[in-house]
Amino acid sequence: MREGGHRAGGARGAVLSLLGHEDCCLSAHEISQELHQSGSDVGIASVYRALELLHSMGLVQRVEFGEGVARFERVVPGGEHHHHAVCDSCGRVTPFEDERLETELERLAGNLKHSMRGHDLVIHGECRRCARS
Amino acid sequence: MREGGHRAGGARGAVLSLLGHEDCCLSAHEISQELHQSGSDVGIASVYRALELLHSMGLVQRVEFGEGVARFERVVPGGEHHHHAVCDSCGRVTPFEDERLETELERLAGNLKHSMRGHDLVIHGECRRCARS
DNA sequence: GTGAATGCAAACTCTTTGCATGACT
DNA sequence: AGTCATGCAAAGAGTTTGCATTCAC
Repeated sequence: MREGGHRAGGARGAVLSLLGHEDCCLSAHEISQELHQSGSDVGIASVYRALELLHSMGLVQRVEFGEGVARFERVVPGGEHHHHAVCDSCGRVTPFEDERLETELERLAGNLKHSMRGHDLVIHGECRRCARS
Repeated sequence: MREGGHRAGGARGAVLSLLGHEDCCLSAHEISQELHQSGSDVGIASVYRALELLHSMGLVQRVEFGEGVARFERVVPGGEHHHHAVCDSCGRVTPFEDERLETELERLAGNLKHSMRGHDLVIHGECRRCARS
């Protein structure tokens, strides 16, 4: 999983390790915060730099949901995908998977005047918790 | 189409009119620029304020593609949808429609623990122009 | 020992807000 | 005339960059 011609300094390794254990997307700020809680005092700049590197290596994808913050999550090499439902009331992001949707997306990729290196479906609405109130 | 308890000042009207004629998403900066070219000198703050209002009225949706800028496009009441393919090389955004995808999304909405007020599929890859080079 | 990675702080960009002016009803 | 929208400039938030120091190899 590791190096493609790069060194594995503390910050880089910490970010990679954290994202590897995390299933859904995190913002840079959340990543920095979690690392501090784990005892790794990683500067926010290094978080961004590590994310940029991992992104350019195709190990991390960047997603945004219209809140003005970028979120990052690991890309699973096997091709397993999930998508994101965003609650417009509380901001909570819920990941979900759907087999048939993936099949449909593969078909779509063939018809498109565009190569498809990645994709993300963003659903806006209200989560169950907020819908009840 | 217009007022729901709001006045129609110059800036507000200009933004609404522009987005009404535009098929795909524009950034706030692009909107401001186009308005200046049409002779409407609208401040960027008013563009944002108009967009926020239109968004809260459900006439405009906000999308982001991971470039750090928000883009806005009109919501067509009838339910016609399109999605977005983003070229990671040149940044160009290409809209596309797909009937079967929409059907699949409707099915998906029923299975989800989330209400679905809107959705957007973002495809990342390379556009034809960039793929050739 | 050397060159790359890190952390801090400053710079930058996009977006939002405060306030006085101007416009719509 | 009164109220709300507008524009400018300043403030805020998130992200990126410059530079000296530290660390991995």
